[in-house]
Amino acid sequence: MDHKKVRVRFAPSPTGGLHLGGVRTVLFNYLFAKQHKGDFVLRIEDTDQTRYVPGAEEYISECLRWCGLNPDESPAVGGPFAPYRQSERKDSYRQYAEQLVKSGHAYYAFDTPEELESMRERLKSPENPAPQYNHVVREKMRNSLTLSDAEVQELLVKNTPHVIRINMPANEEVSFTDLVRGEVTFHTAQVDDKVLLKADGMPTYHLAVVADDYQMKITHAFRGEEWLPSAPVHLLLWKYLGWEADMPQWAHLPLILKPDGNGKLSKRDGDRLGFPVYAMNWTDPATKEVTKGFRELGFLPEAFINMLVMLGWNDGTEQEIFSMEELIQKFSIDRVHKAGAKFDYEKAKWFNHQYIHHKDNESLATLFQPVLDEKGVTAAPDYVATVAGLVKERCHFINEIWDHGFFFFQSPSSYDEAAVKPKWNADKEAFFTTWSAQLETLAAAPAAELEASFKALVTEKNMKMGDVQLPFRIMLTGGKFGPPVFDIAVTLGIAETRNRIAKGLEAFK
RNA sequence: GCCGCGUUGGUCAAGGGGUUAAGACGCCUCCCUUUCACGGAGGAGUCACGGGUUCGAUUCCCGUACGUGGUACCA
Repeated sequence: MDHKKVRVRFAPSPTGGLHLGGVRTVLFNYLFAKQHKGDFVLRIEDTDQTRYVPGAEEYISECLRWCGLNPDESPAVGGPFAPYRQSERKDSYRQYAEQLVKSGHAYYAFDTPEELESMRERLKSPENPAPQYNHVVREKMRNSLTLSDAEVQELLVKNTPHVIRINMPANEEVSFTDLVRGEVTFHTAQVDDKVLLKADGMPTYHLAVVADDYQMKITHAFRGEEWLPSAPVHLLLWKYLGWEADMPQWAHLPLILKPDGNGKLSKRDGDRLGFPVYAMNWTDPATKEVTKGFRELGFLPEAFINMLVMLGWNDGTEQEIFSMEELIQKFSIDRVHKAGAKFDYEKAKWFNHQYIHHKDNESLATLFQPVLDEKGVTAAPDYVATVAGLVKERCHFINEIWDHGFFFFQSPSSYDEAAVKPKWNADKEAFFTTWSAQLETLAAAPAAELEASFKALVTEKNMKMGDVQLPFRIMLTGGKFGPPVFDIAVTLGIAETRNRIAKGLEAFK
């Protein structure tokens, strides 16, 4: 693109759990940065002191760590442009706001919240349900444009609470080229005089994002589409501050929408429809309410990432499964879809299934261990790995290894009797008695050999495989489920298999 | 209301003036398997609408509709 080193940032405000849309924004930032051998910075936008939620920042960092999207610079790891928390950069913003006032691109506004409210109340009408503080309204408000210099000076000297607002031109066109949307145009008459510096001295997002992106030498700014309407404010700020040449290229990413109804996907939808929205469990520090996350529900981070990247991007081929390395190599911002995507939990589950299916048994065993601990089950790691290998192709979640393989850890406590008893008879009972005895001599035999012996015995007894294979399975597992029955027997071991046959024989009488 | 952005099967989507309009998820059928799953083979299902431009529009243009975002001293 140009000679400057690529630098991107993710700038969340620490107000709660990290939404899947947020993670996708991080992902696109990260992929772009890594592809261009650039830097990915995490900046905390904590300028709204009233919305600050303790623990949220640490939570965000942990989410990024889990996803493998670690920032090169952040509040936690530091970096050449520290501090990375806007609250700690507070002092740097006022000068820019004042600079804008001096150049006539901003002004002091002394209107109290009550005055603003009454203005909106007064101007509200069916045609204009949300009156703006804009180029016409400002003429009737209390600000440095309507007050005399003397009055303004006096108010300032008295430390009268005030904000600094941008002075939007009455009638100009602001255009820019968005990396995903192409040319986008706005008319300044439609945008209001946004507050730049709040009465408490903190900047709003609008001032802060521009000042920090400039100071941190950000070259590409990716953010959600919800920011598009305020882009003209940012564009003008870059221009008015005299930094136009350094302005990053913008890319407004499509939104992730509710699967059913209308609107942006929110935490509430997850609760309502029964799927996670946050990357990890989030505990609201005030209410102690826990919102489930993808991680705790048994998603693999690589599956979560893969699922997210496909929501709005594809490489133009039929490939759907990508490793992080491939994504870094293949990601391209101009292949990002423009329209919002409805979140499909079924597809998300499919991705996880794919990843579990192809993951090595030892890793699965490690991931599954916490579930075992919770169940109070103790088992050797290599045994757990064998079990995982046997059942993984039917699991959508890590915890389902239990659902599909619990009988490897505990003898069945009940049997699917309806599937056995009606057709149970003395011949079958005799078969299993003989089979159990034969098993003793097959202690180290592989599954295929067990199966061969089993078949031989079936033939010898003039029976059919169908007569005894299912009963055998049910003796071992309790029901009509699980991997191939001889694999189960081998994994369980001959001694345990014989125990279960004996137990089954009792139960089926 | 106003402004911006968008619109290919139920969902994710490829494609982009002439195609039998890919593929994936989900759904259905069959095969494999005397469990379930995996795997395999099929199937149903789509270019929002109306005008242009054009020999020809799903594709380009304009409207309309619909969706979505914004319209805060929140980000």
